[in-house]
Amino acid sequence: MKARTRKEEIIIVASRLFKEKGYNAVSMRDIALAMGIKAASLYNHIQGKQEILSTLILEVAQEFTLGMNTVMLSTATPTEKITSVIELHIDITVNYSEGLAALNNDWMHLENDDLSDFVKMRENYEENFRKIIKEGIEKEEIKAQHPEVILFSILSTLRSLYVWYQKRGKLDVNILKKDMVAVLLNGIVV
Amino acid sequence: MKARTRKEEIIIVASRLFKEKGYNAVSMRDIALAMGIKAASLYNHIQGKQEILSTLILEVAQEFTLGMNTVMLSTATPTEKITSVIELHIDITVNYSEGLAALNNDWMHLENDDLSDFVKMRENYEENFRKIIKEGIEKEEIKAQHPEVILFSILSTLRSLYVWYQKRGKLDVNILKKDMVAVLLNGIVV
DNA sequence: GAACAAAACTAACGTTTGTTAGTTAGAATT
DNA sequence: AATTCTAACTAACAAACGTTAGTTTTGTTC
Repeated sequence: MKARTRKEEIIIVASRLFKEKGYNAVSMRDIALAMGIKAASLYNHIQGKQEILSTLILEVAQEFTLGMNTVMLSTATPTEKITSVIELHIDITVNYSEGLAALNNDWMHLENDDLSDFVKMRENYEENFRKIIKEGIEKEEIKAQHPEVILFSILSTLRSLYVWYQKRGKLDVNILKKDMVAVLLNGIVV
Repeated sequence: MKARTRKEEIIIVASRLFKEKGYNAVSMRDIALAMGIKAASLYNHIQGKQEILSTLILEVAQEFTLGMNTVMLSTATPTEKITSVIELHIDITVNYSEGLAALNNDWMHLENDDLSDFVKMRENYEENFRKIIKEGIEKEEIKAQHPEVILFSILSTLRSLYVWYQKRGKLDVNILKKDMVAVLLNGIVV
């Protein structure tokens, strides 16, 4: 994500700080300092601290919703759909790594409609994923294990990816996709 | 974890609040209110807010270190060792769910020696896990995939378990262990 | 060069924060 | 009965918080 306006610059700088210390541990003065200006000057561009958080999170959340809807509308097999979802997560991780951190760690600090909208989107996303897995079990593509364990296992790996992706110096996205799909679908034992 | 002293009561109440809102979003007055006393009264039992956090986190961290050391000293095969580590995580999740939340989300708010001790323990833990996986690949028990992808995949699933465990009303621990091991080792496709 | 808008500034506001000091009520110990 | 201990209290602190108001600087357009 590149900054096209001053407002976007602020959001990008803030997201970097949020990622390191969390929303509540970052003050408006911290953000201003990182921008090289005074805290009051931020208010020429944004309405408040909350706006930074909600802009950041809801942008990424919509990206997920959009991607999942596309997958659900396709005629692919359940296994192919799961593969698509894994790839979707990796693409978003690469492009919105800071926003993802806020989404994962600070969503509970959203307020009012932003909070309830987010929670709804999240529940909807999980419900769609659950449908894919259950369909896979019915069609005997997926092992008849507890679907919740499968859902949770894949989803929590994908959600943590942002932490790990740039710690291990930016590997090739296509190789990462291939490896992740292999590990998550086929396991690790020979 | 049961409260045996007033200090432990405070730590338990605080950990519950930390889990919901994060360390920085919980004030000493919040903790005091949840205890039914005034904020200043907390200081008869604890040294400060930091002490709550470090007690909470380092207790759990030591539990992990201890468990991992036991696994490393055993003569089990790599696959068996991975199974033991998975079971270790599940046991700790069940017994220290609130502390785990703080460990996962608020470790960066530790200070001084507590912070560096924690980071060292964490690195050490990951390094041991990495050794097990590499040994498994050498002995051809584990697929010769990127070991980092395998490590990350399993570890992030296990680390997120605390979020999910009590949302899905407390299932039987032994069944959970069996299912998790199956999914993480053998994958999900038929 | 006057007029304008954008984006910075200084100064201050009312709250909330973690914490300290000193005090008090009740229970346990001598 | 006197003393000590435990655990609560009130009051207050300096610092940090998000935010507002009003002003000055900077760069662009007539």
